[in-house]
Amino acid sequence: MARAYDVQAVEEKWQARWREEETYQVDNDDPRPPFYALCMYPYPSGPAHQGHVRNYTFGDLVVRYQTMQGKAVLSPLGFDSFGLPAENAAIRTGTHPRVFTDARITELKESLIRLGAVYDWRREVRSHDPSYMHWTQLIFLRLFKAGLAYRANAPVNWCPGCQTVLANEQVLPDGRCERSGDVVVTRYLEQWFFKITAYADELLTALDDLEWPERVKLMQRNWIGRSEGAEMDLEVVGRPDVTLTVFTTRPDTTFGMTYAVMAPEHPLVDALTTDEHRAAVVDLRARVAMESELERTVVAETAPALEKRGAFTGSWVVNPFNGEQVPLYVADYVLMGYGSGAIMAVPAEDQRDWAFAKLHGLPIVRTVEPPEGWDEQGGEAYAGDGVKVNSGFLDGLDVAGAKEAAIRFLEREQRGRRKVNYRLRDWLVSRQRYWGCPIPIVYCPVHGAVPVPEDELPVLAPDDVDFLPTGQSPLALDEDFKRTTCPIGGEPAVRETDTMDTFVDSSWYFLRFCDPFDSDGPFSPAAAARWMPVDQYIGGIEHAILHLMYARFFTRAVIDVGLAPPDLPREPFRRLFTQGMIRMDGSKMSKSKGNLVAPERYFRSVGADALRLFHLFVGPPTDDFDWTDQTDEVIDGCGRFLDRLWRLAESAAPAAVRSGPLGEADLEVRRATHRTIQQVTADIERWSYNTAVAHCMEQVNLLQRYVRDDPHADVLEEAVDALLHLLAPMVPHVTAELWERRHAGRLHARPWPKFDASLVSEETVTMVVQVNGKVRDRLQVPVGIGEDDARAAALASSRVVEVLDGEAPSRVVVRAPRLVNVVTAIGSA
RNA sequence: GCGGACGUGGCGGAACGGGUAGACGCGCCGGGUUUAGGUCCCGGUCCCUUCGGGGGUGGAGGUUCGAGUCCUCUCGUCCGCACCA
Repeated sequence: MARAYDVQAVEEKWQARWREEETYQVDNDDPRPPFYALCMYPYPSGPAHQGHVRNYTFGDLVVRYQTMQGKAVLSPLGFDSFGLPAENAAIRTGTHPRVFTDARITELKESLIRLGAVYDWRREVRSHDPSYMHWTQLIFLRLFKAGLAYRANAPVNWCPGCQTVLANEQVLPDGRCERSGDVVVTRYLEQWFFKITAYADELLTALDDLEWPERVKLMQRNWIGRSEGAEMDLEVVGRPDVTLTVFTTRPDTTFGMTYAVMAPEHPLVDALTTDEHRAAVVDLRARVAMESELERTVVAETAPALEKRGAFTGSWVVNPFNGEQVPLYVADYVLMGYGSGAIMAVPAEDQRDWAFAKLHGLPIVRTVEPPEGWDEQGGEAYAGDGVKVNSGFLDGLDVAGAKEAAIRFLEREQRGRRKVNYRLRDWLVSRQRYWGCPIPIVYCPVHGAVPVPEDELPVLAPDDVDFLPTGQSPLALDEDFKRTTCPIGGEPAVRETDTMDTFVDSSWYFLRFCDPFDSDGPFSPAAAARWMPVDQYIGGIEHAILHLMYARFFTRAVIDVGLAPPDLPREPFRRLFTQGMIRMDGSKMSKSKGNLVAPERYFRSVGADALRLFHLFVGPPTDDFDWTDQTDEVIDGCGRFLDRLWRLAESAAPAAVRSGPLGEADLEVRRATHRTIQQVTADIERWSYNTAVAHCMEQVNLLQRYVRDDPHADVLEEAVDALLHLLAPMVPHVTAELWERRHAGRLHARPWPKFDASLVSEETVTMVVQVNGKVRDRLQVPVGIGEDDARAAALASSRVVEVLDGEAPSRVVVRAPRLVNVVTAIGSA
C-alpha cells in the first residue's frame, strides 16, 4: 500500500523521542494532580498478540489523554512472570524457566514499545525478581502471623500415574489426566490457605460503590454467594453425646423434614453409622473418594444413579419443631464444603430431596400450599411462595414471615440460630511447582510450622535442579534445599517445598508500582497514599472473578496487618474497564489455539498507528470482536484515513489560502471544529472510542471539501490543529510528527483542547413535523423557537395541510425546537 | 437447571434521558484523474414502489401522540455459576 508518508521512519523516530525525553516518567513528588492508570500486567508468553494490542492501545489512550488533561499520570508496567508454561518449557527443552521467561519478556516488551505504548519503565516489576519475591514472602508471613494464612488438609486432584497434584485445568472433561490419561482421584494434602472468607461480607457490600461494570460486580456477588438462613442442632436418638448441625435457607419448611443427610466426608459419619449399615456406608464413601469432583456432578443428572448414591446410617435424628424421629442418610449430593456438610431434607420444597425421597421411598409432606393445579400438572417440589400448611405454629403465614418465626423459635429454644452462609471458600495458595514464589516456612519436629525469619528473606529456589517429566516439583526432590534447621531451636528441619499460586503475585503488584525502588518494605506508605487507588484499571473479562477478588482481599489484608496505612482506600481499583475478547472462528484468539494474528506484520506494513486506530474504531471496546477475512481491509482503511489526515495537514500552506474577514462557510467549519472537540471529548470520557474516531473521520471529510473550495487560513489552521490534538492519544506517532512540522514543541505535552460553547450551539435546527407519528415535513427553524411558533409553523406546512385534508387536529404535541407531532382523531383512535 | 447480556443493511457498527433508524468505516456499483497500478478524487448503495408514497431494528402482543429504546410472552446467540441445602 503506497502511503502518504514514511510510516516506519515516523513511528521509530517518535518511539525514540519518548524514550530519550523520558516523557512518561512521573516522580512521586510531581506537583500535578495524580492519576493512576493501569493495565493488568501480562503473563509474558512471547511477542504481543492482538488481545495485548487492544488492551494496551486502550491503556495508552488513557495515559496520553489524562496527561493532556494536566494530570501526573502514573503508567507502570510489569510482568506476571511465574507460571506453569515456563516450567513445562523447561521440562521440554531443558532451558531454565528464568532464562525462558526473561526471553519472553524481552519479546513482549519490544512489541509494546513498537506499538507506541508509553510507560515509566523505571518502575517495571517482575514477579520472579528476588526483590519482588522478598516482599511477596514478607506479606505471606505477616498474614500467617495475623492468622490470615493457615494450614489445613484439603482435597486435590491427584494423578496416580504421575504421582502428582494437578491443577483443575490439567484435568480433562472426562476426569482424566491430560498428561498420562489416568483417572484423576481426590486426595487429601496439608496445604496453605488465605482466609479470604473472613472478608466475605465486606467484599460483597463494598461492591455497591465501585465504578465497575455491573456484569463483573454480579459475577463477584454470585461467586461470594451469600445466603441467609438458619443453623439447627439436631439431636441424635440414643446419642446424647453428639448433635448434628445442619444449615438451611428454608427454616420455615422444617415441619416437612422427613429425613436428614450427611456428606460422605462428614466427620460424624463413622460415629453415627450402626454396625448393621456400616458395610453399605463404607462402600459408598469408598466409591465417592474414587470419583473426581467432575464425575460426581455429571453423572448425578441421571436420576436412577441417585439410588446408589445414598445409604441409610441406621441412626435417627429428631425434628426440633415437632419432635418426630427421621432417618439419617449419607449421600454424595450433600457437599462437605458448603454449609455444615449436613442438611435437613424437605422433599416437598427441594427438588433434589424430592428425587432422593422418591427413590428411597421416604415420605413427602408439603409445608407450602402449591398453586392451583400444581400436582395435576405433574409438579414435584414447590420452592415458591405460598401459605404455610402442616406446620403447626407457622400455619397460615407466608414463606418470609414463617422464616422469621422459625428462626425466632430456634433461638428461643436454643436449638439453632440465624446464620449467613457464603459459597466463597478460603483461597488455597499451595502449588506443588518449582516456578513460583517459595512459601517461606520451615517444618520443625519440635516447633511445627515456623516462619523463616524476615531478615533471611527472600527464600530462593536453587537454580541447579533437574526438570524431569515426572510431574513432581524439582523442589520436592532437592534435598539440599529441603534440609535446614529450625529458626527457633536449631533442630534439623525441612523447608516447605510448595510455592505460591501466581495469583498471590498479582494481588499486590499495583501497590509495588507506587514505589518499586523501596528496599525497606513492599512499598512505602506515603507512596501508596499518593497514588492509590488505581483511577483506571484496564484488563480482560477473564479476570472478572479470581484476580480482582484476590486483589481486593489482599489490599484489605495488608492494611489490616499494618503493612499499609490504616486510611489507605480498601478498594484498590476505583474504576474498572473490561475489554472484549478477540475471537477467530468462534474461539478466543490464543497461542495455545494457534490462531494468533501477530501485530508485527502490521507494524511493518500499515504501521502501529493504523493498527491502533483499527482497534479503537472497529466496535465498542467492551464487545468481543471477530477477526475475519474482511479485517485486513478495515485495517487498510484506517491506514488510508491517516494518509488523508497527512495530506490535509500538509496542504494547509498559509500562502495558498485566504485571509481577511470570515464568511458563512468559514463559520460553519469553525462550528464543526468545536462540535468535534465537544463530541470526541465526551466520547473518550464514556469509553466510546469507535464513535470518537468516527467523528474525527467526519471532520476530515468536511475539511477535505473545505480545502478544495476557498479555505480561510485561520479557520483551516484552527481546524487541523484541533484535529491533531483529538487524535493525539489514539494515533500518537503521526499526530506528533505533523504537529512538529507545523509548529514547534511537543503535541502530547499540550493541554487538551476546549470547545467554545457559543460555537457548538447552532442557530437553526431541523424541526421534524409529524402527522400521527409519521414524518411529513422538515422545517429549518431558529434554535430558540417558542412552543406557539413551532406549532404554528408546523400547522402552516403545506405538506401537513395536504395530509390533514381539512381534518382538524385533536392534539398537537410540541417538543420545540426539534419536533412537532400533529395528532388527528382518526390517528389517535 | 439458576443468573446475566445481546439480537439493527451484504459486513463491523451508530442512534447517550422514548422524538428524523442506518452516522462512520468495510464491501459493492458508477464516473473521473493517472494509467504500471491493488493510488487518488467524485457520486451512489435498507427493502418495495404505479415516484404519490408504503414497509422496515429476530418473532407475537402491549403501554404511548410517538418504541430499535419501556413492559409481557416467545425464538435464537453468547457469557458466568452449577447437586450451594
